[in-house]
Amino acid sequence: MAELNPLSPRVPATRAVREVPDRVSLDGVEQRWDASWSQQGLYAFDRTAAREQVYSIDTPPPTVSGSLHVGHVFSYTHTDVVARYRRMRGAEVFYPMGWDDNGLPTERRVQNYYGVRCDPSLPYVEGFVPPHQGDAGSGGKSAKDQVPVSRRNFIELCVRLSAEDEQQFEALWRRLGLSVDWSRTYQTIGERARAVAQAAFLRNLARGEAYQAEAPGLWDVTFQTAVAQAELEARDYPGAYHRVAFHRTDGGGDVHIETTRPELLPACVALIAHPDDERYQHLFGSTVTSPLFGVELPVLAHPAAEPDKGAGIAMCCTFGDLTDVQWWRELRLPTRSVVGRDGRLLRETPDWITSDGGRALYADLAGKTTFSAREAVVAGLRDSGELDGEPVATQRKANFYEKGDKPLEIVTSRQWYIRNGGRDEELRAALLTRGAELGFHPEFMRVRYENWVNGLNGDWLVSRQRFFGVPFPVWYRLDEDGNPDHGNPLVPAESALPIDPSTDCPEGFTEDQRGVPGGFAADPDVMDTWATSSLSPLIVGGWLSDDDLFSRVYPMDLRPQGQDIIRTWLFSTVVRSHLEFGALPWSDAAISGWILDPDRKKMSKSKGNVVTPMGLLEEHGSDAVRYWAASAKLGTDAAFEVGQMKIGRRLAIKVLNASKFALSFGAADEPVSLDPAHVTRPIDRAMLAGLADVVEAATASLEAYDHTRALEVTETFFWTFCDDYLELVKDRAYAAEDDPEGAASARAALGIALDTLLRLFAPVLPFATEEVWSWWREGSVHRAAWPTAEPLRVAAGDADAGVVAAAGAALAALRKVKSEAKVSMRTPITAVTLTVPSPARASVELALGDVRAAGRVTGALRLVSGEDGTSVARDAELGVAEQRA
RNA sequence: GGGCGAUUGGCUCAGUGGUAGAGCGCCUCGUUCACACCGAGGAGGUCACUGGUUCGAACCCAGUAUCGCCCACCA
Repeated sequence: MAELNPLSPRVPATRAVREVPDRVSLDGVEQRWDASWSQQGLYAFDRTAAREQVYSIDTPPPTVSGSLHVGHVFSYTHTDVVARYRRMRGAEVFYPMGWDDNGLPTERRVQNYYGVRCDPSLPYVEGFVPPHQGDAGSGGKSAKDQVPVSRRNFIELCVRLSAEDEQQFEALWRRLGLSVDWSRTYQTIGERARAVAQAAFLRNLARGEAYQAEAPGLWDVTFQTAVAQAELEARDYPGAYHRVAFHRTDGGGDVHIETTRPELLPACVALIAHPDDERYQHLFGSTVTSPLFGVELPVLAHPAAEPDKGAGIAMCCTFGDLTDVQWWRELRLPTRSVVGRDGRLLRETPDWITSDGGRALYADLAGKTTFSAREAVVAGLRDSGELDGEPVATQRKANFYEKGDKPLEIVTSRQWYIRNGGRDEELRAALLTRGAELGFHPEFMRVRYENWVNGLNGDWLVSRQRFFGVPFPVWYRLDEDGNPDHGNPLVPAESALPIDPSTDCPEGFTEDQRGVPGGFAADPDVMDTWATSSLSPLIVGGWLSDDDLFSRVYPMDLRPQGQDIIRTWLFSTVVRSHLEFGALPWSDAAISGWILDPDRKKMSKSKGNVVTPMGLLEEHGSDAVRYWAASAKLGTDAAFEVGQMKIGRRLAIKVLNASKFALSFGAADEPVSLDPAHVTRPIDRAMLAGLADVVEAATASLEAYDHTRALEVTETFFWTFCDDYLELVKDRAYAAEDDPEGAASARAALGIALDTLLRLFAPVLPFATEEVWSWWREGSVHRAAWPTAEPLRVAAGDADAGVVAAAGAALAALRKVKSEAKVSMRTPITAVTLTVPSPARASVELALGDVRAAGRVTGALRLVSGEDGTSVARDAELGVAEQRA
């Protein structure tokens, strides 16, 4: 007898069939197994595991104030397949879940839900009760109805509301079968996250990587906050070219420029043309006066002026666009801002406008939005005759804050920045190197990272003029006049974090010194949400709070995420990790694609696709939905296709039925054997040889983050296994009395194959495979070892995997005869000539007994070799199907 | 303007040099002794287009078109 080969190291090689149900079903498997896994702590992370054993995942925290959609189900399934595979490979998988409750969406939701708004100037109120609760109320919708509360109170309400949302999210994830360790969750506004965000910032500050600067920057007038480059979105925006006359002060006539922003005429500081532009050579060095306002301005040369744009000469205003900022900086032009932070023209008439007419006109513009100011200026230009012709409509691109609906303005403000290579070639090169070290899956996503880093035009602006968020943990001394000393911020000790400078005091000061000359003042700003989420691996890994854990999970193995946030979440995480540790935060990044509508548009709620994830799971079953998700490659957009889910459901049910059948050959007194020594028949060995190939292919694919290929090879094998192999050997497996050795061979082969297939399917179909596993095995399939090809090869010996295919083709030929004769497959064939391809003849002969049995060939079977590549049955004589008693 | 994907049967997609594949849908038939949430058989494609390389191209090269996306573009 061959050496017993334990295919499942953690389970005895044979085990009595316990309870294969008479009727199998997927009904209720999700609830049953989720409860069981949860109770067993099956996915709990063993924090005593050594680092080499750990596979850690930096799970994306979904935004709890939003709702989960099918895209989440899609991408989180991809991650779970990886997690389950790694766990079966023997890794201790660190798979936490975070909740993103930081940022604008949550702020708005809390405002509306509780009827409050955040006002950091207020003191904390113990036991605060919000005015109302729930989305239905109308009380909190408008700002004036909202009760102002301290930041600490606001954050408490946020955490409270998130907790409710989290329950629903967790319920969905559990139903989907995510193998998350639910004891390891975090919130991006939670205490740990605030402490980590502040500590990381203070370290950046101490090392000079974070700094403050007062500079013109992009500004959203609706949200009244500065906006970072990564949050920009270029959108089409209707505009019009206005051809406007400036007047030469030397009396030489008019100079015409074209502008889409005539309302910025009062902010004009110069006219600029390209130094080589012949048309304007003679004007360089001279001055002109602006129309309507009569302000005297120089005509200057700068290479950023493009001769073929507009009139080739531009008016430079402070500030109409980023080119204006460049000119202003490089030509050292004065600052003449007229647009305020609210997007309206400043109330006070600027002192650089001196003419009576100009001052009168400005007084009329003061307080107007840029839109109505534009109308007023155009009307004025028309009246004065300084508008040449009529405005020409144009479609242009304008920068928008991705959550805003008005074009961004440029205003000057004091902001915090973190260096990200945007103005530092050395750092940029280092971050490009980090990107090159990271394993992108799929590989082509790497260029998005590189494009982004190469296109950075400034450092990362991390401060936001909002009230809700992680506050900057700094204060400023106030001088005798009450002016803050921004150059020397006061910082807390790391051990005191998190703090809120609006309610906590810097060391050496008392609360009554807040805001008074000689005292101190808090930094009013909060951090960009990416400044917190860029630290997600540190937050969840226990950085600064649990060194032991941190050393076991960090740097992490995998960052799964969407392609849309490579420039934000992925890049900013790399930046923080590089600055703090000089290394990547993870070795690999798995980028999921979009879910598209049937009409190939990105799926969105607004388009009426109200497919709720829970509804999908209830309708099709979780394994089916997972199958659909797992069928799509990383980085590739996938269609939302119910049909694919139905196929997944069919597969899951087939797994149950085929397993039930394979196990039915055993009995309580005669256990299903997993002993490869029993597998003696060529076709049985051939099947195992084919299975060994499948194991190798599936394993190699999963190692390369190609779960679709792994699923495909497994599934293809499985259907052939069911349709051909199972049919071929079932009679022999039944006939234990006539041919004990043949029956034992078939039964052991079935058992080994089933055991292997269940493991191969487990990452994608966790519920169906666990259900079957429970019928005959101990423990969970999800903690069983991932199969390896070697023991299968040993069992297969020198068998050729082609035997199953050859026998299957022969069987198909026999079936075809019956199908064409339109008779039952049970119809006996009393005589037939079976022509098979010459190379397959030997294989068919090896399995001829099984072929005859499966084809119900009761009489003479003449086997001949053919030249053509297909198997054909001819001259068949058909009997009459007998009804079994 | 620069770049990245995609283009294969009605649909969704595999297939990186050697006689076009799968599933769904469709057609025909069968069937309840694993599986009607079923089985068997069948029809259906000049692989977007144009050139090139090669004994041989869905696959490699050059170019074109269409679709999607990323980056840049506010005079």
